[in-house]
Amino acid sequence: MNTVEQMTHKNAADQEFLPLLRALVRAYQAFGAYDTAGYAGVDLTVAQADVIFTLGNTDGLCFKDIGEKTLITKGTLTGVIERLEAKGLVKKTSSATDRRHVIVMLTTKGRKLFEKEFPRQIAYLKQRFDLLSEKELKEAERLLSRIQEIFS
Amino acid sequence: MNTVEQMTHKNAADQEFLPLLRALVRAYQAFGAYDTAGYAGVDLTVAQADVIFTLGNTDGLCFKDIGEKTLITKGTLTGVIERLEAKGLVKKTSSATDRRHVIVMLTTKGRKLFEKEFPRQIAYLKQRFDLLSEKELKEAERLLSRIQEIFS
DNA sequence: CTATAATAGTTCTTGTTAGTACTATTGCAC
DNA sequence: GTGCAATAGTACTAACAAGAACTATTATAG
Repeated sequence: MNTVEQMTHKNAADQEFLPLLRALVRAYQAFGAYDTAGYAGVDLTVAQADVIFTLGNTDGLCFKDIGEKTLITKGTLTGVIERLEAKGLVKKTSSATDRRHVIVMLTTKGRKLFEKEFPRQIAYLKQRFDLLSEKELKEAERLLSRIQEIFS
Repeated sequence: MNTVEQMTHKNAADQEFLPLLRALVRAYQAFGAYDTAGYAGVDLTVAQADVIFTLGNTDGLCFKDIGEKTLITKGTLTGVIERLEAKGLVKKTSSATDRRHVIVMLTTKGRKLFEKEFPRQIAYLKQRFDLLSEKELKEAERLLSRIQEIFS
């Protein structure tokens, strides 16, 4: 048989790709929960830590660059940076060459936090990623790139 | 050599697993953007559609069950259901047997929306997932389950 | 039967997210 | 060099998200 089947509300849930879709959502969610738990003792959200880690080992970046690296849109970034500024972890200065640019850089306190917490969080994540074989790691990376590609 | 290396803020960014981490985030984000775009003409958010699709083909579910299937936590779910109720797509009734339970079910309008939009969105997603080979689909599903597993 | 624990849902807070409209500044066409 | 398009960031809105405190109801231990 194998005739072309009409999609209806009764058979739509039987599509072959749905288990993959669920696996993607659940994998992302499980990773996110583990990542978030890593910041429990640090008073940082994942987005805030992402910005701190992006600014680490740099001399400051503008909003646009930070947004591109962290995948945080500019409207959101304003608030995230505001809260980091309130915590005394970053400071903002305006660029001398282009006054539209605001340069964000770590304060001394922010740099110390980065130097301590970045390696700690990476080591914390590594504990789990090390459970994957080299082959699984590379193959998962390849297939996730494929998934990104088909949806872009 | 291959000595055990101390993790510092200078070498932490060189970990082998970081490309996989980025691929996971980007794949999820690309899928999410495509999924969201599918609801452009329907006046539904992804979370709202998720609830409608979960209630479709059932006689109503309580908050707890809906939350478990959609992975929406109960505090968030209250608001999502409120907005669906305001749109006239679902109605709430309290259970006769256990008055702690609130049963949520589709209205006629909600059911009609489900019967039209669920197959449409599934077909819309299928367009892209069909770009994966059978082998890629199964292997990606397996590896994402592995990733979920190592973080659970 | 009664005290207490467990469960279901709501409410509230903080923060993220996407998107739109807005201001300021800069670059470019002419 | 003026006018206009492009760019950078802010302000604002609606919605989602996780978690804690709270109310109401039900189950259970003794």
